[in-house]
Amino acid sequence: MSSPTRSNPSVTPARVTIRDVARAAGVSVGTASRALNRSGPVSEAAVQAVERAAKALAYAPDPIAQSMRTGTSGVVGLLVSDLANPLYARIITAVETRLQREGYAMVVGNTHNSRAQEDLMVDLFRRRRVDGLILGPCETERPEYLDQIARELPVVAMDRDFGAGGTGVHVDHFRGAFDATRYLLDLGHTRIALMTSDSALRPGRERINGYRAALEERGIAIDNALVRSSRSAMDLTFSDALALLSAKSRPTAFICLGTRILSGVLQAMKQTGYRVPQDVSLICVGDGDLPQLYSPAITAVSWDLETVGTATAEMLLRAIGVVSGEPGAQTPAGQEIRLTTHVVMRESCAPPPAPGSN
Amino acid sequence: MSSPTRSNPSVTPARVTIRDVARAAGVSVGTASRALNRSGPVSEAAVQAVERAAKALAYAPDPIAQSMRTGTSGVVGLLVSDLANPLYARIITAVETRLQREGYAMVVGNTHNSRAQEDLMVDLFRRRRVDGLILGPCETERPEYLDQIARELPVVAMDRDFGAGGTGVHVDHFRGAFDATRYLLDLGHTRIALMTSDSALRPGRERINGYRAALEERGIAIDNALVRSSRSAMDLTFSDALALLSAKSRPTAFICLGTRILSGVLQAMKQTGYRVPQDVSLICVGDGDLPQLYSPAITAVSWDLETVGTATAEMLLRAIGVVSGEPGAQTPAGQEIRLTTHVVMRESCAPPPAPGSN
DNA sequence: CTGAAAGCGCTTACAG
DNA sequence: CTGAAAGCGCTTACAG
Repeated sequence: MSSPTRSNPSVTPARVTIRDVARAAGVSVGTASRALNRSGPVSEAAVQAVERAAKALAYAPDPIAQSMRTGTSGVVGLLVSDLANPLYARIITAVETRLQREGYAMVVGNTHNSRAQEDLMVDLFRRRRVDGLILGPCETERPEYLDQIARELPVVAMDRDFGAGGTGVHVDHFRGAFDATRYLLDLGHTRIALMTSDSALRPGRERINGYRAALEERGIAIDNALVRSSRSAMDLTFSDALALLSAKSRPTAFICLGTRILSGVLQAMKQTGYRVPQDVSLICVGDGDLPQLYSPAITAVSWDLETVGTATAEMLLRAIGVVSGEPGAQTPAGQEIRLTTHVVMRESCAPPPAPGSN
Repeated sequence: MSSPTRSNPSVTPARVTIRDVARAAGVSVGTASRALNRSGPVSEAAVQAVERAAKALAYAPDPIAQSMRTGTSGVVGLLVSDLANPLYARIITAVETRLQREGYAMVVGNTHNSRAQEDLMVDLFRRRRVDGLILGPCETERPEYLDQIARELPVVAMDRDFGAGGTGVHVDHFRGAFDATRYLLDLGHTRIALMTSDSALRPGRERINGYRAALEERGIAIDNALVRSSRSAMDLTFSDALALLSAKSRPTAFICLGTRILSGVLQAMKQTGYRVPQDVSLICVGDGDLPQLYSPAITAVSWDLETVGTATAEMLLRAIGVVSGEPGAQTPAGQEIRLTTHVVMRESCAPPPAPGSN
């Protein structure tokens, strides 16, 4: 009853270890371990005793010690260019939820779209022995880099290219841009501006391809002045949009990547006095509050962020070997999940103004 | 030159350990460790040799092993109710950036506003030996819970109450709501609706208090029907707003917490045909894309999310003992940082319509 | 200043 | 089926 030792300097209650459990159960630590994990042979009696003791002592294994021994960590790393991007934020939430269900923790990092930063973080994560990595687009595609990492630990690419045998989930941005462009073409537009993210990255590149394909399908020549891709902030897209709108042969429609770019374009519209959709039609790629609530509501190319996150997490867990596929399903080393987009029609698109009405 | 052993089953290159470094430098591991960390006495010669060897071998210490020994992990845990909340997302980014500069990793978790979930995650994090915890609001305030955790490891509260000796950063929501309300009062409004989050949590509670104080200052009786607080989704705020707008004595102004609630109110406005700001004035608490870009742009109560994140990270680092305060500054155990808000005036507020004009 | 040794808490061959 | 022991890679008293 009287405290046997007062040497404990911290307030932290002494950790109960597997040694304590073993002692309480009257077995050796080895047996305790085997009983707890049901690894190796143990008698039912031992299992009972150990489990009772563990419960009584509220024993919880030390993940660090387990890592030390097994080389795994129960932690997964996720790297995106911008944690605050609402699209990523929602995907991340879904990833976390799925991982947590499996007892995995998620450590996140921001690459700020810098390759150097990415390298650094990947290295950091690797040293921390993450059991797997989820990598979003960053600075430039380099499938061979992913391949190289993938040789050492499970990696799943998120909207990003990977080499042979790689694993990842891709949103069909080609189709999204294609459909959006075709929709505008069907309304009669021929001068359609496309403002997207860095064309060096998969999402931007695919979108440009989809846009081109739709125009080509109709035999409309592509005016490169109408295609703006950059990875810079809103300011640039604002001035870009302003420049486009002020040109003598202005576009009658815009396809904007994300709410930030949509913001810039809307500002430019405000400034120039053009109205949506009478003067200019607008489509936002990637849905969100702004397109939904704006007046008029903005037509958007949308895809299921929840699914992106869940699928990504699931692929990684499978690659790690925690969950297996559907019973009987094959789980090839490399795998790709392709998610479709759809156009959510709202009020921001209309036929182009009559030629003279400008 | 010929590979001495081909027993290595994995593709992973053999880890270089401190033992390898010690051998290469011709010293013992103990000395190598002391040299690497400059802990304990070492000769300059030893330091040189060890550092050269470490560099040559590209040695990187194993954080897991270090954790094992030291009980620290170099990881910090962060828990919020919703990772996808754009306000949190931006704060989190700032936290991550600051932590990373100090070599700390950040593991994140979603509580979905559930106390049980929070307990579970805190426990999980603690077992993973996080060096510190950042806790956002969750379900209900319970300062004694924070206190209890704080006895075992550094905790900083983010917009959340803590007990005596606790540490945290608080946004001055009282002031924000007070200022917003007073602004509307000055315009002539007397029937002002307040739609905020769960009043059991600090931010909601403080806002309600600020709102009340501003009305009381003017001697205006508080109509509780105008104060709606809930922690549910947009649907409820939509129908709430709809109900309020349809009442015979409808509010002439709304103060909305966050873009989600603003969304709901805007939808209700659309449905009822009321215009902003001619029929109804609107203030959004918490700035973002939607209030900024909406037409008309929505007046917002804003605060610096970057600063919230950076300050929070900094407090935690200080509590952990990684960074010290300004040279010479005292670093008391408990500390609070209070951040002010400001009203960003835009186009969504005007005097209330004349009595007969409804 | 240095080295040999203990030990953090686990898991896993290895004998019995 | 079980226990004793080694060892994951470090750090840190403890002798020398």
